[in-house]
Amino acid sequence: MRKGEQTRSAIVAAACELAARAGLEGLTIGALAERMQMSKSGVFAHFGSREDLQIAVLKAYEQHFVDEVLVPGLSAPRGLPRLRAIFALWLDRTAVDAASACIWISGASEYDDRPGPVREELVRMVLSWQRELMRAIQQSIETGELRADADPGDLVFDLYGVILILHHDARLMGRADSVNRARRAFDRLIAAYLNKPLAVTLPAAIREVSTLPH
Amino acid sequence: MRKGEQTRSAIVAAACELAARAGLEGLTIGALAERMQMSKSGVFAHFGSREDLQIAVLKAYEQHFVDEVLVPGLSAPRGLPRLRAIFALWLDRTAVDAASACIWISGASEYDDRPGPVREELVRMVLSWQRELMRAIQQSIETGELRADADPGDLVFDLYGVILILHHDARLMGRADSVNRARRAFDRLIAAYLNKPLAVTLPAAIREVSTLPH
DNA sequence: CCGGAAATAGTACGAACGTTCGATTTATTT
DNA sequence: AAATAAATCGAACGTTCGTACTATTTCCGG
Repeated sequence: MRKGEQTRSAIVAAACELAARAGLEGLTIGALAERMQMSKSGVFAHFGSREDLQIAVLKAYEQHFVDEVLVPGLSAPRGLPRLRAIFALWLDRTAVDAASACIWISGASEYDDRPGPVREELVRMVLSWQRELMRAIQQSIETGELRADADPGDLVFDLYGVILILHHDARLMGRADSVNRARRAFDRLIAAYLNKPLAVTLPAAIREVSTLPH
Repeated sequence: MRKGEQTRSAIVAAACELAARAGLEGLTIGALAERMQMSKSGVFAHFGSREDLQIAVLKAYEQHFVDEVLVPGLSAPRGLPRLRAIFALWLDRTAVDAASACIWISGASEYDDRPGPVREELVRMVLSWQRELMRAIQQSIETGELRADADPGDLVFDLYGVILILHHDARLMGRADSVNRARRAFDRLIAAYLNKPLAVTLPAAIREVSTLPH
């Protein structure tokens, strides 16, 4: 009974790589079998259906994502440092290895008009990740680093947008400089949400007003 | 010879609707024929290949996009008002009719790993659109409304990101409130790039410093 | 209204798709 | 080592895909 689980996870790993290039809808049992040097039916037997295979791939992807982004990010001190760490890790994962796509992002377009278990699983994962982001933002508000009147949902929206356009520009448009644009975009966003004491954040204003005749 | 062109454009129109739901890769000649109540070969004869059909759909989409977003936006006075108008139209088109996807966005995921004529056409269109955005931004800098040291490429990046996450959240996540988030995101972005005279934008700072003993 | 040209239909092909099923090989247990 | 269970294979099924080719219908100018 052990050999089966072992090959199954090897198949899922290979399927993840294929899906990263062709999308979850482009993932095909025949191609997967060829890559595994197995028969189609041999591969198929590990899953009840293609849908189950796609869901298995999604779950494996979520596991990797949590291990590489969320968990290491949580080791940063709660508040803004943690939010910065999480985003930096997310950004690296999205851009550094721009050779393979994020199946959450490609899946968003593939399944936004196709109801079913795969879409439900995908939505569940994105929701779960956005909740984690929201939590880190709320903690940054509680520490006083971000403005108290900031809408955490808005910031989640903004941050996710940066990742999407980074993915878009780096992969479709082939722009290598997109990572730096994304970093600057993040800094601008945080600056806009920052809870700034005036004297610290507006030195120019202070200086200018100070030079007024008095 | 007139009947042919007429049917051809009717086919392309129907193909646009199909592609908006299933993606350019999901667009199939069989389904298109059924929708047109024609034979597969009758539909096929109007295009040399499926790729030509996909490119025809892309071109029709670009035409609509230009007619509904760029052209009416250009009637607003150049500078920030025009940029605002263009983005508002873009946003409406993306969200109001959230029942159908933007094939530039879905195509980005479908073709970012698939070289060929379709991808090239798609990239050309996105580039062309981003150049139009860039121009509107540069004009807003020239009028003095946006900061002179602002990077237009960064703002194009940011704006495109807002549209992508709006498309994502409205369609995959089914969030109707995303339009308002997108509007607020745009306002925050513009505020960050705005060329603000201090006395106008920082009344609190002025007031606070003014009360200092002097 | 008729004749050539254009448009559409019909049919077929080979390939790939997901899936089923029985046979066969491999792994694990007794 | 024998017996049982698990894992994999091979072949086939019914669809659908894009495309090619040949008929047939429909259009349109003389």
